[in-house]
Amino acid sequence: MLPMDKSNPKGQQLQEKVLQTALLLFSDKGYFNTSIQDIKKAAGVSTGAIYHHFHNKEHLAKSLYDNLMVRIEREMRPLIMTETSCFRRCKKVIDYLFELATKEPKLMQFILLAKHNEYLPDEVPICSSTPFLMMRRILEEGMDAGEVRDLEPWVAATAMFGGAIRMMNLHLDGALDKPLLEYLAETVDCGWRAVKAD
Amino acid sequence: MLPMDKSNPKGQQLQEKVLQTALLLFSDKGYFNTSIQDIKKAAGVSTGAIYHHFHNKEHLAKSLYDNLMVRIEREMRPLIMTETSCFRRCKKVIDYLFELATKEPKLMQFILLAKHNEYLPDEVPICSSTPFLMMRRILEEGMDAGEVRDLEPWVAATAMFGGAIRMMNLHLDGALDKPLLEYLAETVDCGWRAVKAD
DNA sequence: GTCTATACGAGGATAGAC
DNA sequence: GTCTATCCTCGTATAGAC
Repeated sequence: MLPMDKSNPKGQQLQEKVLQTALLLFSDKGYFNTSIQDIKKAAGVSTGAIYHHFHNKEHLAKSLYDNLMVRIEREMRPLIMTETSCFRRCKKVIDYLFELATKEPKLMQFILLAKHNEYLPDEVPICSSTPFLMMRRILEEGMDAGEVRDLEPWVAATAMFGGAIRMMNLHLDGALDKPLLEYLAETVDCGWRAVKAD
Repeated sequence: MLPMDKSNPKGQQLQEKVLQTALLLFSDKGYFNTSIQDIKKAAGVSTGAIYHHFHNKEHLAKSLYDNLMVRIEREMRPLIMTETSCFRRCKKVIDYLFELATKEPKLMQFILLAKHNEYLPDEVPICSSTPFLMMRRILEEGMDAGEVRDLEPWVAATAMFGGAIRMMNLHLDGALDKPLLEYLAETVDCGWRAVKAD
């Protein structure tokens, strides 16, 4: 669940280390192929410490997931707020996602490719998480402003961002031969053509 | 692996039953949350029979995966062959996928949402599987024919089909309040606008 | 708070009868 | 080919010392 004692610097450092390691291993091998033993060894801490801070494996995963989602949300929000046009908001978001997928592929892999509901039963599906709802919201506001043609909100959102998301999948699967960022401009352009008012 | 004795009708029937059950349970609970016990009980067969036909759990999953991919490929190919224009090919494919996701959601869930490489280590990533390569091929031919503007092939493919794929994800996650097929026309239109030559 | 040692159960896989 | 019974490993989680 949540870190227990934020005032203890040593404990917090240990938690940080465990979370980092967990992200690495979960992304590489998957949740179920990663044992507490693995995390313990890779992080250089003891079983007891892990269970003390995270209660059990599921809570550890949830803690990691929540941390990452909160971070992405916190970083995405100002990008959107500082722009006024729908197009520029969309562009900013895809810029951000591509950069994140490039600089922290493990993080993006965990977020995008993980079937969280397999081990986090009461987690909302990823598509209903705040970042995805924010994307939909951007498009709805674009429709209100007349920048985007009249579409079902979900269709508009997936048309604008679906290509970008799949490009990140391809990147993470190693299917692309050039760096992801080289596809950025075309990807944004395609998404926008799909939804822009004519 | 592959079914062992195709000549035995009883054995084939059992295999079919096991595969059906496995698809159901893997889609619902995930591979790792489904034990051989679960499959055995739900399919009404014995442990021995399962291991006799599929060798082990991993091979069972691989057998299932291969079966489904071959089927999709076999059903997609004629749809493409009978059309000549790129647009109509794309439309046919998305029509087909949406219908499949509607009629056989478990199947689509297994194909789209499963992280196959977590339990099928030497399987190619889903994006490199034949159906996905076929989609890319359609767009490349569309470019050659001048129907599609000049784009990176992967960008074109994800722009055309990425929205549709995400709509299926939303559908499978229960995020849509209308039947998937009601979003079909808009989805195809958006994808095409993204890539069509102007 | 952190460690080691250990209990405990689950589930994959096998043996051997029919 | 199919069944039941059983083995055995592995991994989660706990107990209890420091």
